[in-house]
Amino acid sequence: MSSISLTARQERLLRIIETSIDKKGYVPTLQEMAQAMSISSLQGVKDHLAALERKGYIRRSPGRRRAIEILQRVAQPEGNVPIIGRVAAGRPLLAIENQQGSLNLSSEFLGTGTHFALRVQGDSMIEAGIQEGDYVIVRQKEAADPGTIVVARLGEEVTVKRLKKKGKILFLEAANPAYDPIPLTQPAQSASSPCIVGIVIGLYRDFEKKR
Amino acid sequence: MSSISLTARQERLLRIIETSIDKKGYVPTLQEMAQAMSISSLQGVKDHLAALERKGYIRRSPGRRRAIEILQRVAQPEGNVPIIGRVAAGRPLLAIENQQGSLNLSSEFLGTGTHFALRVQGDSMIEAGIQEGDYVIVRQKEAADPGTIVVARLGEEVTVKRLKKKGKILFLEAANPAYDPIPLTQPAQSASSPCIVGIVIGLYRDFEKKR
DNA sequence: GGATATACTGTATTTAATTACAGTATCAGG
DNA sequence: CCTGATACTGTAATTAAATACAGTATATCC
Repeated sequence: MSSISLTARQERLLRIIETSIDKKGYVPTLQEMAQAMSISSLQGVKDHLAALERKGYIRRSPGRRRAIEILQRVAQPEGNVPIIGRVAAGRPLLAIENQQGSLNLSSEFLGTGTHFALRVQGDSMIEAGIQEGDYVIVRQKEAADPGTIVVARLGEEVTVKRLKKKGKILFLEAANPAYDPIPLTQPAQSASSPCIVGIVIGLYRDFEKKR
Repeated sequence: MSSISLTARQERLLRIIETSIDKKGYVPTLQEMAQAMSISSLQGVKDHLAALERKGYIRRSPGRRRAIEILQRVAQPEGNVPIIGRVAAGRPLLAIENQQGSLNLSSEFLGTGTHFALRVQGDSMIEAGIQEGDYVIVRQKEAADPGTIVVARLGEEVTVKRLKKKGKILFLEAANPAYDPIPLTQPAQSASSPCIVGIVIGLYRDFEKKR
């Protein structure tokens, strides 16, 4: 999944083209790209396009107007939710090395914010109707109301739990009573102490590929 | 959700434009459209485009090349699954009047075939992890293997049931034992007798908008 | 320190693609 | 039976937008 890296300017141009296609449905002209990049000469844009084509991100048809085909995106299109696997120690949650694929959902279901999906391991949330193998759709958030289903990071593990409040202390509780609740110290004492990374806003279950 | 109807030729042209945008990422030229429509003159295409713009399906920027913005689609884009509401008597399942909206999923999850989504009413499938308010993703099919979760049409009702076989007779069984199993006569005796319309391949639950 | 890639400015040229104009044929509605 | 909408043919004119050419400046690599 790795690819030839782009310079800052090249990446910016690719994002401009992607945005135009997503929002308007058609490719911008060199003039429009130059304006968006604050370049006064078209040759500057042409150079960047040549680099993007050489690096395999786009395909052009010489001479033809607005004939740019995007082969590889830099920005995720709207509604595209990355699936997070095991989280590498010390790395940010949404780092590329943690991603296992992506899931596409209507943005009407997602709302605003950064989202990701997580495959549920174990039956700790079975009482809440969340089964092993389900994908939970998570909105990134550091805080949540008691009672909501949250995703918490416990070292290298990322787990689905229900947030409970007993007195003044917050607990991460499994829906399955066989598991013990985990106390939450807020704000987090250290980088390795448990913390909330998001709230569960949706769930997807695949009845076919489940195993 | 209704809109001004298109003639056969106008609809065909709109589909051609939609396909080009989906597959290549850019709008076709009048020449390409003329070729795809088997029209030798560009004026024919221009007339159709003028009709599409007048009817509110597209927006053009006069003079500018390939500057066609699609405002309303005729073909559903890949991965777009219609949500079926109450089924009108005597009408086909996927008739527009039965649709309540749509849900977007990666085609990798859908596979081949015609799909639709259905909002689950009642708690008859609670034992199978399907709750009230969940959307089940269904692949259209008239037959299924015993044991699979299917969607069946019982008159004007469309319900989620598990298919069971006792001897030579197929039954539609609710996961909740409080409901009685429904015997299935195959092939169907009449238009109103119970029949399988599809198999459940996925499930989506919205934790936020649920009520 | 010469070679090579990035990142531009500025002007001139060319052409892909749209527009414009002048018709023809068919069909439905009033 | 006339009017308006649809559905085209065919050619000429126009222009939006890509190319082409000639430079400049900076940074990195061997």
